[in-house]
Formats: sequence, C-alpha cells, structure tokens
Amino acid sequence: MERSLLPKNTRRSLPMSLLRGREAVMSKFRPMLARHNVSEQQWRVLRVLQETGPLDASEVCERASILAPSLTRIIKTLVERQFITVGKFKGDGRRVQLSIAPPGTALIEELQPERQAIYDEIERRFGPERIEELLDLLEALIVSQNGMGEETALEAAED
Amino acid sequence: MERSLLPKNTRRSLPMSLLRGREAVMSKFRPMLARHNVSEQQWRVLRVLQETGPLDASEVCERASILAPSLTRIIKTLVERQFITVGKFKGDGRRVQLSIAPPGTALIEELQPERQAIYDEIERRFGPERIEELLDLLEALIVSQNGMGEETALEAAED
DNA sequence: CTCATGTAATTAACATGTTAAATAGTTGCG
DNA sequence: CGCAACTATTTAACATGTTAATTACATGAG
Repeated sequence: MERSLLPKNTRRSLPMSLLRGREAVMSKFRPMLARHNVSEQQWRVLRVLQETGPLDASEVCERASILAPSLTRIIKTLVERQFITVGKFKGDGRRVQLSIAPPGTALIEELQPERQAIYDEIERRFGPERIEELLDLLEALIVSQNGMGEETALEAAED
Repeated sequence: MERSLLPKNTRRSLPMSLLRGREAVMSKFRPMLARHNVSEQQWRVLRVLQETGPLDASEVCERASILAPSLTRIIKTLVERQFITVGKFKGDGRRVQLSIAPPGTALIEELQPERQAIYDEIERRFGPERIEELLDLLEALIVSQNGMGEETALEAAED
C-alpha cells in the first residue's frame, strides 16, 4: 500500500523543520552579529564578496540567497558604513559592481575567532559526521527540486 | 589532527544550506498559497489551529514558529477575513484564545488535494526515505542546539 | 539607424522578522 | 489588602521578504 500522505502534523513537515532547524543554528550566531550591528543578510553579502571577489548585484543575490529589492537596500547601508564599494561595470551600464572594502574585510577577520568558537560548539553538540550528512542531504534536496523537471504533461499544457 | 574549521565557503554552511533548502521546497508551495491570497505564515497559523484546536497566542507562536509581534498582525488580517476568531481566556484576562473558523477549515480542505500533489512531487524527486532521514536529522539538530547546555564555564561567569 | 524586445537594477507597497519598550493583567509576599 | 515582580500581548521602529511595476541600458531585427 502506498504510504506517502501529507505530513501528519506541522512538526514533521519539511518547510517547518527546515525553518526551525535554521532558527536553532542562527540563534547561536545572532548575538554576535547584533553586537557588531550587522544583520544576517548584510553579513552574507560581506562574506560572499570576501570569498569570491567583486561581483555584480545579480550574482550576489544568487550566492547570498537575497532578493534583488532587498539587496538594493542592503547595498545602501553597507556603502554608508563603508563596508563595500559600488562601481559601474565596464561595457554594461546597467550593472553595478560590488566590492568589499577594507573595513568590511577587517570586520570579517575580527569576527573570525568568535565564529569559529560558535561553529565548534554547534558541531560538538550535533556531531561533525551528522553535520556532513545534513549538508549532503540538503544539497541533494536543493538539486532535486531545482532541477528542470518542470515539464510534466500538466504544466507543459499551460503554455 | 583536528579538522573542524569553519565552512570553507558560503555554499556549504549550515545556515545557508538550510535557507536554500527551505526555499527549494517552499517555492513549490508558494504559487498555491498566492493563488488563494494567504501568506506562508497565515497558512501555518491556520494549520496549527486546525490540527490542535483552540490555542492561546503564545502557543501558536511556538508551534508555528512565528514571533509574537508578527502574530499580532497576522491575527488582525485572519480575523478580518473570518478565517479565525479570537476570544478571551477564562480566568486569565491577558490571554487571547484563537480558534479556526469554518471558512478557515474550508480553505484547508479545499487546498488539501493540491498540497498532496505538490508534496508527492517533492517526494518523488527527492525520495521518501531521504525525506525521513532529513526530517530525523533536522529534529536531532534542533534538539541538540536547544538543549539547556548553556552553562558553559564561560557563560555561567557572566551572570 | 530605429524600434521592439530583453535584461539589470531600482522603486513601490505591503507582510513579516526582529528587538526593545509599553500595556494590561496575575501572582505572591508582607 | 497593597505593592513588587512576573507574564501575555501589543506597539513601535527599522530591516528584510515578496511580488509587481518602473527605469535605464543593451541587443537584435529590419
């Protein structure tokens, strides 16, 4: 007998569990970020620029999982605080090029030890192997859902 | 040699992967909710009330992973649309009792088949066993981090 | 070259996340 | 009883999520 009904309750549903899981982890980092007056999203932008080098806004959105309108606002505050700089793209007047600035790099380096401590504590509680398992499963989940299998007979008929 | 450094890059970090994983799943449900003009959060409130019966605001916050200030606003719109009703709690004038109303129940029942189809598709792509694995890991993650192990020598010293 | 189309980014409008503070109601202790 | 401390909810203020519309620039067909 087929047994793939909807989650019996809200506590064992994928969206809710992913949300609560993320909250469980982020609650450990949030105090650190708050002490330095950076939001989660601002922090993600900084890290992406730090690790990848100058990027245009679209790529930052993609890599930091932030929507374009949010990024527009975030850019404004990060520029004001001199954590990043913006410039035009050579050859395409629409794009903006975002680069991390020295104060941004300095912030990341300043927080590095504390981040490490928090991450170690999370790992100690949950177990390093399980973290790897979880990361692998999440990656597989993302790939499985984002894959271009949209062409079911149903949806293809709508165009 | 100890090998538990910070995630090398933003793509393999727990918070980012959890965020992207959630987005991968929710992107499948969002269109359905949008068609019926309910937000994710409004939907979670309805489902919690449906599955558990009348609750006070705090319990709804807890079960739906919504912060109290957000819930206050959500209640307002759900009451306007007659999806829920609010009443006072006998014996404690501070609490509000939230109950799902017939139109709310009707909406949930109306969406049930579509939810089932979406969930089946997610399951088909990712695999039923892996969903269970993932849910188990997430639950373990949450428990491990929320547990009251806060009393490290470091933090105990701060009080 | 010119216009229709497409793309990158921004703006607008509203809902929610997030923290801090304010409001109301409860409870326990003297 | 009367007040201090606590608890549940709300309000406030600002940042972000989210979708739709708009602006500015780019590109290709004719």
